[in-house]
Amino acid sequence: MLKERIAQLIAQAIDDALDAGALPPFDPPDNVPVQHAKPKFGDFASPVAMPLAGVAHMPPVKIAETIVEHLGDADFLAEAHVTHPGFINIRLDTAWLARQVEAILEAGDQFGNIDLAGGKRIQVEFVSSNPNGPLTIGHGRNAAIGDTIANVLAAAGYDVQREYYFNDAGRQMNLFYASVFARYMQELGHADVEFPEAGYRGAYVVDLAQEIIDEEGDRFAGLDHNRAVEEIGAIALQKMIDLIKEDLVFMGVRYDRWFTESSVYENGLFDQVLEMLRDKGYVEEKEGAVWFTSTGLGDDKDNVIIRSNGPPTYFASDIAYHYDKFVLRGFDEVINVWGADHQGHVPRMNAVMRSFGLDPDRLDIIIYQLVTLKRGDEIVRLSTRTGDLITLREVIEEVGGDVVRFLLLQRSPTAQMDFDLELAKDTSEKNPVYYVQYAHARISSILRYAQERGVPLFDDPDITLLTHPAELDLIRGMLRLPEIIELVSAKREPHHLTHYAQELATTFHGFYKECRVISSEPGDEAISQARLALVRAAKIVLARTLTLIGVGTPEQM
RNA sequence: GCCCCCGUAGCUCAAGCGGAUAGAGCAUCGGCCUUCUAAGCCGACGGUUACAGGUUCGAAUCCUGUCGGGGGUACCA
Repeated sequence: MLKERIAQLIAQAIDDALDAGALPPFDPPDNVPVQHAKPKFGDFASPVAMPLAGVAHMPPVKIAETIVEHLGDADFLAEAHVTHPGFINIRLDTAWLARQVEAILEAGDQFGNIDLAGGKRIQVEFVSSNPNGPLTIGHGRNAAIGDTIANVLAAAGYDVQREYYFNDAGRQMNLFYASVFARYMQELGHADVEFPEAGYRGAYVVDLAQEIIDEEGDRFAGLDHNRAVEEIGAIALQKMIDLIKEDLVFMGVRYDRWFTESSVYENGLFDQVLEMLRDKGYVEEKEGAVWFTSTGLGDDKDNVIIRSNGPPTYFASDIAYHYDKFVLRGFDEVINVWGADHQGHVPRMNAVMRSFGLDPDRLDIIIYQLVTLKRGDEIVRLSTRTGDLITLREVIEEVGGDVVRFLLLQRSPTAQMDFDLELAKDTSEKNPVYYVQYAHARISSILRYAQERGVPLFDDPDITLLTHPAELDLIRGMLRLPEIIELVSAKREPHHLTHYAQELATTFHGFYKECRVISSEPGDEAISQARLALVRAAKIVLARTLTLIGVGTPEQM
């Protein structure tokens, strides 16, 4: 990557200057900071000299100048100069820049790939909502973050697996089943059937009950209550799983594996892991319950694994599940994408990792802040358990899948965000996602136009004709994609990608305004050919970016 | 009470390891279509980075405190 090459060049210059005695002896910095510079300063800048002023007992400008004097040659380097208070500014060689178009065309849809991980196996587990209701906008944010991170990690050289964990066991599910059964009976006219306290009151439960009546009739009404709840529950569960899988298709998300919580109880894994923890001394019985003694493992409290009245907690299966991920399946690293309402769960998962004798850093839990769905000033409540909710699918149908996905990815995971339906629909016309897609469509249009006009495509256009500032800016922009992929991979913050997409689109629109590609002027054939190559490269980079974000790459709008 | 995230332009939000004059979009106002898509381009307006201290050559960024918003703190998930 370009930035790294510049950092290396400067690091080498510091070493050489030290060897030559041009700088007083000091330990060279471990890594040389290099940043993009404002255009008036050049392409890149490094403030490396400034913190050295103290150790070298020299003014930073003087240090920077000495470093520049010892800077070696590089094909990309045109000029390096020092500005106050001690920045080293680097300007790229424009002919080198122009030649990068060929490199992009050659890489094709692989452009942007980097090798950050050398094929390390990583799992991204995301959404994993309980199968007791449709997905909401909050799950949408989870899906967008998880899927895009998975896309980017794959581009960064990880072997990525996407997984969904269905919490199909436990108390909440039983409550859900009982709620469906109650609605089922009520819909059949048994008004006297009691609805569970704190049951699932959403209208979709009534629809679900009605659907079961349509398909199965009233045959559960005569059964023993527990058996009826169990049988209806099984049907309801399957329907909810199917519903969620469909919702995810609407979001454009694809999974490699669906994992069920119930499986760790059925195949004995839970018992096995519990036994192992008992042997290691991390399990204790007190107050009639079975506890995980995480206090000794960095957590500030112990946690119940098996309740005093018998059933295991959600945490119990999570222990077994993570054992499965790390020990049985051997992932090098696992990412869990969780809403802020699960943040309290993080310390105990770290304790679980330690209890397995594993480095907690191998488990990266991304906590994203909650989404408030709004319609204008009105807040739309999203509780699955109590009342009305607007589903993710309804939001997608209302404002469009690409819009939902892009908007959800525009904010950093740490930012609380409002999703205003009115605004999302209102601004649909000039939505940022359309702005970016429009750039892609414009390129497609140029290429179509060239074809219709019978413009031949040269195999070997003279790419060095690309010297216009707008042309070079476009190339500079395209070369940033690998950096963005590195940034998103390292920080697990996908919003950098949507911001980059907008910037690249802006740069393209600027180029489009400034530079005519298919020229009818005689003598313009050569520049037209060079620009056609540039435009084809831009299409590759825009398409790659949009695909990583998970939105469409339209040929026309 | 304690723990986590956040507070930046009228609104929604950016700002890679602490770096140069804090940036976009929307909104408002003013320009630009005889040629590849005007869903576009150019310009203007807009800031005590919640507040008060501190560390540093340098702070939106790090530390302490105050205020405000969200989340957690269950034998819920």
